[in-house]
Amino acid sequence: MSDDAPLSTSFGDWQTAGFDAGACPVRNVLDRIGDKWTTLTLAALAARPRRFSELHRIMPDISKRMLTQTLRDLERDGLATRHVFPTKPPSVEYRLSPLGRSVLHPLAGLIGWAEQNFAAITEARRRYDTMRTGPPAEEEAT
Amino acid sequence: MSDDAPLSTSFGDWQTAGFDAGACPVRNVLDRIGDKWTTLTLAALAARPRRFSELHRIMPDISKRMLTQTLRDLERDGLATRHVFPTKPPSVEYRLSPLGRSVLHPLAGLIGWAEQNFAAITEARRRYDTMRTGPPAEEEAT
DNA sequence: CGGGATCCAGAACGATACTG
DNA sequence: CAGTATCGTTCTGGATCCCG
Repeated sequence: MSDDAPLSTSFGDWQTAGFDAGACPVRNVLDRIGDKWTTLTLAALAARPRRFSELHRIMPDISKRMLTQTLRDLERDGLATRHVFPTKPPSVEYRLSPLGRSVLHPLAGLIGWAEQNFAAITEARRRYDTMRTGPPAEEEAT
Repeated sequence: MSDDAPLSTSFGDWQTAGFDAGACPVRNVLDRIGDKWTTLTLAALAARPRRFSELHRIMPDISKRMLTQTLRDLERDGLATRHVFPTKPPSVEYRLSPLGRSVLHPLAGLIGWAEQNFAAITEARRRYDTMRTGPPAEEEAT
């Protein structure tokens, strides 16, 4: 079983071909996924549609500004839809679009990896930091 | 399409349970994946080990400062290893660790999704912007 | 309640200069 | 070649006020 070179999709081409950050699908998506609240918001919307204040209750440490912005970005990218109910105090509901729902799966892969390997990362991080602080003249050779 | 709830790993718990950003594996990993150069660097290291200047040649628009920092972070998290060859002009080689290689697979899932759905995202984005700014004149599009 | 507008602190990043 | 140190800029995100 050879190593399947998972990045041998066309993503591998950016290094050989030209590479425009603006036109790069990966960067475009990763910039969104990577920002502070998108993934959490996606997760919050995964179970069921949520109202604005409901989302805010779920993620207490997000500001209204950022929640709005995150939702707008999701909407703009077609990952979520916004539904306004003209009740007396207006209520707005957000729900994932099929496209938004489809991203949950690959995202779950990464999340699963994160959870499975977080201990290893933490340990590596601790060791690295210890090495920097602890033994002075530590050298490696191969 | 048993696409039920892919985020129903323990990640779903953060919303019900307490949630400490520092201790959250997902946020920890996503913060790294999401930053500007980590994913590209991982991809560049995927095929084979690379030297510092080789990486810089592959990613011309990264500054030495950021390349160094990105590599240090990868090393710190145990995703990559650094090997110094005491040649006359010192040469340093970076290669993925098994842990680093293991992240390529879930990452490829996300990358694949990005590539498959980028057209839809771009279209949704264009439609949203058109609706919002309404009028004709749209300046340049990268 | 939902969300736009403004201001501001801090983090991220790039450019440059210097070192071994 | 492979970095480190410093500076300045840009970008992000939180706080606050306001409005429908």
